Amino acid sequence: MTLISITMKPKQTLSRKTGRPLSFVRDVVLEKAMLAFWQSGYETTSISDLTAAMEVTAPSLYAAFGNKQQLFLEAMRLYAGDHTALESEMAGAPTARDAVAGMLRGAAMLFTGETTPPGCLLASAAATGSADASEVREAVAAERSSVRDIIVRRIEADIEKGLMPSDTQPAPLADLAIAVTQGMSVLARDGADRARLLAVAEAGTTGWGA
Amino acid sequence: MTLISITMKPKQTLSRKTGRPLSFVRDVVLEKAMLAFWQSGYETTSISDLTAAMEVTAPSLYAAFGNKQQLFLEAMRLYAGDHTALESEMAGAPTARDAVAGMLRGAAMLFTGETTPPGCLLASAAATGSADASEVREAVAAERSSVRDIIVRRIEADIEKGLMPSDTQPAPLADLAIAVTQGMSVLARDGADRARLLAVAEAGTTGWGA
DNA sequence: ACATTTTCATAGTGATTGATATGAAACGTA
DNA sequence: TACGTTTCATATCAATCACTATGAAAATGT
Repeated sequence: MTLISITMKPKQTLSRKTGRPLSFVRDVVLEKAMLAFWQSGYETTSISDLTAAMEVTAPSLYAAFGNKQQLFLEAMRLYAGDHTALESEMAGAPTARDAVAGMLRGAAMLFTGETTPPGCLLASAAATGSADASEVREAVAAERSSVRDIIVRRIEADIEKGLMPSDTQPAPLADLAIAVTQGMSVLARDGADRARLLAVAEAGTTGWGA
Repeated sequence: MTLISITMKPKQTLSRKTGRPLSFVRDVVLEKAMLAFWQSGYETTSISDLTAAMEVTAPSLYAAFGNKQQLFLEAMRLYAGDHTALESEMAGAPTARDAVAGMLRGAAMLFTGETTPPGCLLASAAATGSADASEVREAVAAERSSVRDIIVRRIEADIEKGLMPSDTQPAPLADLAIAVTQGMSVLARDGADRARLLAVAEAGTTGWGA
């Protein structure tokens, strides 16, 4: 019990006994950092940009989040959220195709939010960069791969249920779904509005017809 | 005649009369710069990286290409090439769908070249960045938009010829083609090999079937 | 040979990068 | 009130950023 809570909350458990209190709420400034990275990317968002966006001084930032890379990884996890949510949502769809269509529609909405930067943080924040940032790129790639695997399993479930031909190859369709999603981020970055992105999402599963 | 050649070749026309000769071939080092930007992105490739890759000192780089932004724009034009080539190639395909399928296959090949970095320079070099680089991002976006317009016109041509239903909307299909292309770049960056990308390209036009 | 022109390599510019040392300020506790 | 603890703001670190001033080197023209 106690062990678990200690393991899960290494810092800022309950309220500390002594010392000057934090002048900021950790989750609040983390979200601001996420928005900054979402807007300007990992390497191209400076610590100075972050401290301005978070309204937290550099020493406080480092004390609370370690360093820039750790801050980004936390921000990315906040952005990506829990994958079990996506998984259960896709499981609830009548078919794998509907599940992917729903995901694409959700991406279209997310990438054109009025209070968030355009596009997808995963697609734009670390699309490329210096050798120093390879760990961050790998973490982002792992996030994408995780989503892809969920789609693969959802398609396999349809095949087993006989809802799709038994010779259907799940991998290319899952890869396509990821590609369309990340490509929609590019379009959103280029200025495409919500209606245009929703049309792409629609075309992404209906395609070119027969 | 003379006027035209002067207009088209403002510098390095024929061979200069006097002065120490250039120690490098402009087109050669420009290609090396292109590969560096392709690998590491616009803002995240430093002048130091570029001089190392091009084997040209910083003063020579600035004398030959102006500044980093101008060098990138030249590198991007070298990468993107002439759009009339793409346009005529698509015109030669029997249908718009075949034309797009060919483009996607070409992208799959290009993004997994053995002597070039993975992915697409247009997709990864300026996916995001600081406010200072907005001009570069706009230039890249314009390049994408240009390709999209070519696809739109190719689809419209099919509609006029009666090869596609008259109520077909070209824009979403063209946007989808761009999205799949740029998304394939992400997959290539994540390590997808040529076969996997070709499978995505195939699925990009055949889709989920009926 | 000598002047002219252009590019070369060296060494540096001020500004910004990610990250900290330092001591005052703000809390609970004694 | 005094102490221990923690965070605060200020100022700064070495390294790197994009970029350039300077003078030697290498070509042609006379």
